[in-house]
Amino acid sequence: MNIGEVAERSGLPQKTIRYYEDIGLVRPQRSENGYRAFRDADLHKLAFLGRARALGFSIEDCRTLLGLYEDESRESAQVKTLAEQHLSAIDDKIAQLQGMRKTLSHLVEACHGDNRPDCPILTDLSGTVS
Amino acid sequence: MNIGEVAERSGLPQKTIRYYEDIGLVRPQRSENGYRAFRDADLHKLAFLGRARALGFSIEDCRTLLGLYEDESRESAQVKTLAEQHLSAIDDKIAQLQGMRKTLSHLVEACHGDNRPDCPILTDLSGTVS
DNA sequence: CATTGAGCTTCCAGTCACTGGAAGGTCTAT
DNA sequence: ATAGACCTTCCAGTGACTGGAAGCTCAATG
Repeated sequence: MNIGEVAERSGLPQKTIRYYEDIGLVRPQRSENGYRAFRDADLHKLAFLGRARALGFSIEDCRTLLGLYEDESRESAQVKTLAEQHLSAIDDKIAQLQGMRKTLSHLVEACHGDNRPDCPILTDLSGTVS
Repeated sequence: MNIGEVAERSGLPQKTIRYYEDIGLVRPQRSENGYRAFRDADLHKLAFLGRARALGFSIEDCRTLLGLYEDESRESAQVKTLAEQHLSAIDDKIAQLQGMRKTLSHLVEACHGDNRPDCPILTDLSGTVS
C-alpha cells in the first residue's frame, strides 16, 4: 500500500503518517522507487494510534501502549495504570474548563451587550473591586 | 518597578512578562541601566492579562480585550460576543473531554489490571471486533 | 512518444504560549 | 574587592502536527 491508501483507510492525514514514521512509531518498508510500502500490520498500527490519540493519549503514551500491545508478556495492570493516569488527567482538565466556564458564563450573563461601553466582563478582568 | 517585583505582584513569571513585551502586549519604559521600568498601569495590564489567560482566552483574544478595555468608545456587545465565542469553544472542549472520559472509564473498569496480559483496553485500541 | 496530472518524496518553516539555559552586565551589602 | 542577587539578550526546545515549495514517479491520454 502507498501512503494515500493508508491515509484513507486509517483516517490519518498523510502528513501525520510521515511524522509518525519520523518519530519511529511506524517503520514502513520502501519500494524501489522510494515510496513507502505499508503492510497490513503498519495500517493496523496506525489505526491503533489514531484511536489512542482520539482518546487523548499523548504520543509518548501511544508509544508505550503500542509497546505493550506487542509485548505478549505484558501485564494488563501496566495498561490499566497508564489509562487511569490519563483518565485522571482528563478529569483535571474537565474540572479546569468547568471552572472557567462557570466564571465566564456568569460574566456573559451580566453583560448587557449593547452599544454602551460599560461591561462587567472587562471590569472583572481589570480586577476592579466593585 | 523592576521585573521581579512586577512578576511577584502580577503572579506572572518573569519570562512570561518579557514574552508579553516581545509580542507587544505591554511596553514598559527602560531605566538608564537598561532594566525594564514598569509603571502601575503596566502592572495593571499584566494582571488583566493574567486573569484573561486564566479564563482561557488566547493571546490574540487578550490583545483584543485589552484594546477594548482601553477604548472608551467600545460597545459592550463586542466584548460579550468575544466572550460568548470563547464560552462556546470551552463547551466544545468539555464535551470532547467528556466523550473521551466516558469511553476510557468503561475500558478501565473492564480491565482487571492484574499480571495477565489480556486487556480490553488494548483490544479496543487494536480495533478488534469482539 | 510527449505530455498532463495525480501521487509520491524531502526539507524547511510556522503554529501556540511559553520555558530553560547560557553568557554576561548591574546593583547592593559586606 | 567580592559575593550574590537581579537584570539583560539570545537561542533552542516543547507537542503534535500542518503548510508549502521543489522535485521525482507513475498511469493514462493524444
